[in-house]
Amino acid sequence: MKAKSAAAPKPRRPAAPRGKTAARTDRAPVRRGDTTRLSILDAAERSFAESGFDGVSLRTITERAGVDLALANYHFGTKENLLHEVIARRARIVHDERVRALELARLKAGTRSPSVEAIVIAFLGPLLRRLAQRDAGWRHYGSLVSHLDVLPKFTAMTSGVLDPTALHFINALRLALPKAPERSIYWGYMFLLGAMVQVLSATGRIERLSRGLCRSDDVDGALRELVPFVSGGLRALGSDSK
Amino acid sequence: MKAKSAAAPKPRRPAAPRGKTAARTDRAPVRRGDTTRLSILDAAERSFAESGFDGVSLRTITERAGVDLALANYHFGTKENLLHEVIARRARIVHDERVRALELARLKAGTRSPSVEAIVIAFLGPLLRRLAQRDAGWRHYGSLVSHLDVLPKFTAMTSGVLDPTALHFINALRLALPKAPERSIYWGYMFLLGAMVQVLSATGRIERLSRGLCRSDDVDGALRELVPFVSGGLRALGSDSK
DNA sequence: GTCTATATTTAGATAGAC
DNA sequence: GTCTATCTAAATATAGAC
Repeated sequence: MKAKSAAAPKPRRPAAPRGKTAARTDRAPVRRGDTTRLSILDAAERSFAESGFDGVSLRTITERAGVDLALANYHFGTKENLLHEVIARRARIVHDERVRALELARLKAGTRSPSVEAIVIAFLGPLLRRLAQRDAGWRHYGSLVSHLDVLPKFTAMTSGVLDPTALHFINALRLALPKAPERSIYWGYMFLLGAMVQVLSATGRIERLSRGLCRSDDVDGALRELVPFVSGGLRALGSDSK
Repeated sequence: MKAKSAAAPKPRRPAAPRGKTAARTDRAPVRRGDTTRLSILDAAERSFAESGFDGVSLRTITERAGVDLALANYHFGTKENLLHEVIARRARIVHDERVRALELARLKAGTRSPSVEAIVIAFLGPLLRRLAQRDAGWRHYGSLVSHLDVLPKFTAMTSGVLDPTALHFINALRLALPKAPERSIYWGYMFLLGAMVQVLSATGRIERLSRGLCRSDDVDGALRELVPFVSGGLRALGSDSK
């Protein structure tokens, strides 16, 4: 739990030494250690998602990856850095696609602002569509994000990757809800995150409560409820009803 | 991380030996070990909230409590049981008050169903009002709940304490939103939880995003946004717009 | 890049004196 | 009910042979 007070744990290998001699035309380089790196990343993603960062050991992770324990240190340096790389590889993809989707919604709307629904869909779609396809890696990533979302020591760590996305959408919401106070927009974005996180975390609670009527892994079904809920909620912030 | 494979760790002291000879008229018994118990509970609450269950050691907890390490085992048996008791003592209070508040809303509404707002306030009020008063213990409890809310291994553990509350409110929402499909009600309840959790977790993200305009610790302000957001969201589930 | 072996620290849990 | 002292297992991290 407590950080080593000794010298900073410096990975022997620089952060991004891959693809150096790979001025190759296409396809993956797939050199010796790349499959190892990937195995560790995947196993870590799954393990962190299931048990939280502090709930799994590097031993468990490397065992699941089918590689030697020492390779975790060789490829990633510290456990914290491993977590960081697990998050970053998919966060980049989601961020880019969200921003693209928002840009597309803007183009479609012409001179007006995109609707609240369009903005919400641009935000939720890129991540939730991937979960809906039952890709195991993306589902683990979703659980992991939900876990990191609520602990201060991790939100601080991941803010660099996640906050830029936020500001794009907060701006868009501002334009779509001209009557909503500035404060309401920020809180509304947080509530949007919170509602989404309930889908990402997939804890199995909803099947317990509904006795099987709803299912945590039915992301399509959840998305059909999530979009109107969040859109209606955001609109309520912008109205004068309260 | 992994459970001891040996014999189950049985606390030497039975679960609820307190207040036995305390056929006293009023006030707290405050016998020798009770202040120790309380110190440990408080320190554990705070520590679990800050770093998660697996992110703190019993040593840290007992040091913060100002008591000897061995007393954690004596009073609570295992670390898991300590967590359970930390949750249970406040969850009971919140549950009772929520159910009372809902009953009161029913009485006020007469033959009709209480409004969605009234139901939402009956749910959010009992917990968030306590946080709004800046009681440190309740704030830690809030953070902790948000942490437990997203990890399957903990939701299963706490479902016994938290699910009964849920069913009361899901029933109330069913009556308040007669046009909403059954599925929507369950998901709506989950989204309600999710939005609330964003307030409970108090990660500091909203001050980063809003550059200080909104504050994580301004629970009153958050509640003023949360109620219309959630109510509007739930109503949108019950309308035919989507 | 990978493995064996191990250093070092820290964890949860207890035995037994007081 | 509390403390000292410790057991045992498990953690992260690394050195060095291959």
